[in-house]
Amino acid sequence: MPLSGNQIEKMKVKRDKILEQAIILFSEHGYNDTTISKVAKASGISFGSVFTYFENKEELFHHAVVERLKELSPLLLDFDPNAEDPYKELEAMIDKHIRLFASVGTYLRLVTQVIGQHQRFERQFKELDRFYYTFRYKIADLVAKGQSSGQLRSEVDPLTSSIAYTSFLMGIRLNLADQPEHDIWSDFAPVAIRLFGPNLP
Amino acid sequence: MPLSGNQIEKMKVKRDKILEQAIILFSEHGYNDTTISKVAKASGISFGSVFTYFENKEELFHHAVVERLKELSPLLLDFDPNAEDPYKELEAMIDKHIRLFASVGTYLRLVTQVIGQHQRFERQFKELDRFYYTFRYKIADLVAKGQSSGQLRSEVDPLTSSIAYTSFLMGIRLNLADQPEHDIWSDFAPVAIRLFGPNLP
Amino acid sequence: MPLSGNQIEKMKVKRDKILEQAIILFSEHGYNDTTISKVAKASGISFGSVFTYFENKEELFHHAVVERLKELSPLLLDFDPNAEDPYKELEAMIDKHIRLFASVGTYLRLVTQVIGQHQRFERQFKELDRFYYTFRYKIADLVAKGQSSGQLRSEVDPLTSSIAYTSFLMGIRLNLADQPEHDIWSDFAPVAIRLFGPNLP
Amino acid sequence: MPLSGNQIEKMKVKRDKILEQAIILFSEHGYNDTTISKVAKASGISFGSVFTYFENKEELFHHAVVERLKELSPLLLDFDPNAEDPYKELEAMIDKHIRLFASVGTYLRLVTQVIGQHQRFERQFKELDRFYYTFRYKIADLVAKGQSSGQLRSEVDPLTSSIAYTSFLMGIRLNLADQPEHDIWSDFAPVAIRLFGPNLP
DNA sequence: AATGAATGAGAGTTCATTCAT
DNA sequence: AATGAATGAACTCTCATTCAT
Repeated sequence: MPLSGNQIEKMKVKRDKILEQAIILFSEHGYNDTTISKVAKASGISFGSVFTYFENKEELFHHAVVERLKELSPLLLDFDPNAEDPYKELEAMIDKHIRLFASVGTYLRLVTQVIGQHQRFERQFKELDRFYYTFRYKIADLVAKGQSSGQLRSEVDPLTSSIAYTSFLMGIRLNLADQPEHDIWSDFAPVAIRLFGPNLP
Repeated sequence: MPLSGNQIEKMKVKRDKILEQAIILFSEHGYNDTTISKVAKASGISFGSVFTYFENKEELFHHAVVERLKELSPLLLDFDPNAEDPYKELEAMIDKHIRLFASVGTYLRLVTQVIGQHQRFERQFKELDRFYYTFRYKIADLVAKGQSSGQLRSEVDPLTSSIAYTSFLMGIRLNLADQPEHDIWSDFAPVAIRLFGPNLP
Repeated sequence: MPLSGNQIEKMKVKRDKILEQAIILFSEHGYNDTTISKVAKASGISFGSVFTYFENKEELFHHAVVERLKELSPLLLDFDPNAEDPYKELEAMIDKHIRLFASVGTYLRLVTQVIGQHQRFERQFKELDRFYYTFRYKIADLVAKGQSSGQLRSEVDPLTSSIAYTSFLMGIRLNLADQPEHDIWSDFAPVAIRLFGPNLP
Repeated sequence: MPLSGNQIEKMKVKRDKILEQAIILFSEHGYNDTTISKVAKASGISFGSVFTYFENKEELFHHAVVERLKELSPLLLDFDPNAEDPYKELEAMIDKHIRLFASVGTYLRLVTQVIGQHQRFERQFKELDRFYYTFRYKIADLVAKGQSSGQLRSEVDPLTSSIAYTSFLMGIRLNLADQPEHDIWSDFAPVAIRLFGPNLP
């Protein structure tokens, strides 16, 4: 007798709940200080049940890192590298990114841990790195377009600009880690655009 | 019987050795996965001896974070906020910072951990934050000078520029965590200066 | 609604399948390393269903030990202690036993476990011991007959001979545990008869 | 500062105590039902200390099996396959073996487990098997000598006799597992000699 | 001061069993 | 009857810390 649709739905909800709590706890206390028992308690289930949904702690961590990435990546990649007006597209992109980074602080602390200890979290790091590859090259494309059109200065390589920009985003996120998610973020949009060397009037 | 000068010297050397290895191990494997035993082995002493020099693991971690900070902070603060030519001073500062950040990658991964989990490492975070307060305001002062002199554009608040710059430095460091310490870093100096909004000819 | 004959038949088949797999797994991996889940998988059913047929793991083990014993005991006791020609009967018996022991290796490893840990498997051990009592005395009777008739030497007590013989059978089985079930076994028939002290011409 | 001789002595005593209790518990309750905690309690030390002496449970079990074997093997091999009077030597050997098997019942139950589950305890089984190889061939040599001298009948291969004999010993040990170690054993010496086919007057 | 044996709290994980579907 | 999600007791093992030598 297979599980009913209702059952499956309930399980999906439970799984999401665990993952959500896992992201919070992993990001706040780190991998080792987040015990399965704490995740279970936070999720309102018995600790044995966590193992029904995730084979082991490693796997839980992996899914916490990777599944959220899958959700976020289309949002981060939501800009057109071949836009008619590259500068305007860049401004819009920065605006979106800053809003997004401001809102997913908890998850990004998790990302920070993975990057900071990439040898230990090799598997997770690879997934992040794969996305990051796509991300930085897509931005670089847009920058190149802006340089060709004369909207951006050309003395810096587009890829270097792109890396600088993404680093800046992560740096801000790290820096404001303890700040509540608020307006401060919007102050940084006009600074971010400077990284790309706009040709000002 | 008081310790001879020679004895004291020997102990200082040993203590430094432990701290040095602790920084490496804590930054590579994180707090929990760095055991006292591993630090002792890396330092060439018995694990029991670590407790002769540091009361407990927490304390060892604390000193690993704080003592190196004490060494680095004068280097990071080595610029004159009242310089005659603020723009030139800024360029020189950026150059120094980038060289420095490129060379202390291991330590900065430790810093990243503390910042990323500031609730957990509250005590260490406070020390870092105290320095960071001084650091960002000193930079902001120099930026304000540059704005007054007309060398820098004024549409962004000096403190915001300062925070953006320091975030950028940390972001680059995180981003290039897996890179050997090399020339890539120097590529970012011309990008960094952009953050301050230079009035270009 | 009572179960149909067909249903009952199906269940019997399923129960036998479980028992068969349980014997294999228990004998190969021991009690603790044989999980209900593994037995279920080997039997092609869900692990929950095992509990439909056997109250708990202990009970499953018990039936695995005892039910096969019930099948085997008439075969082991298939000789006539009052045979006209006791020596010939003994030879025939040994032949049967050796063939049988050669063919039920898996089950006998289970028996070995129960005997080897009789305190732990007290209940199962008692069942085996009850059979063994009958078994050894029946053999002893035949030996006594052979001694009276002068076919066997009399310096050893018939019961001692009987115990020696049954021990020998188990010992061989244990010894050849890793051997495939083959001809080696038949080599031991002429040795076995020696245990009874035949009066050779 | 290295450990003093006294310290080392104390540790050796403690290690032996653990091993002794481990043999008892493993043989009575089996591998899985013998917890490290029980071994520690029986040995009068803290549970953590077991790991000071044995890397893990597997290792403890291994040493329990192997170290005792090392002690026993010279005793079991203490006969001369080239003796002047092979039959007499055989009788003396049987006598020694039977006394020995009677006295090391606990250990032999451990051996039984290893043999009975040789796949699981592969490493231990190999060690036992290596000894057994030497053992059975040395006996076979003595038997061959006895056959040449005409003291033993020749219709059975010496090696087969040897295997039969060693199997018999283990079988008796298994059979009398629940018996206190007493005289019953001596009854089996005259039966054992029969296995070798003595040419009786 | 230096060593490392001793300790036990606490972690991850397994699995028999229950029970709702 | 059949399924498999839920539970938590019990296990192995790690490691910071203490302390006798």
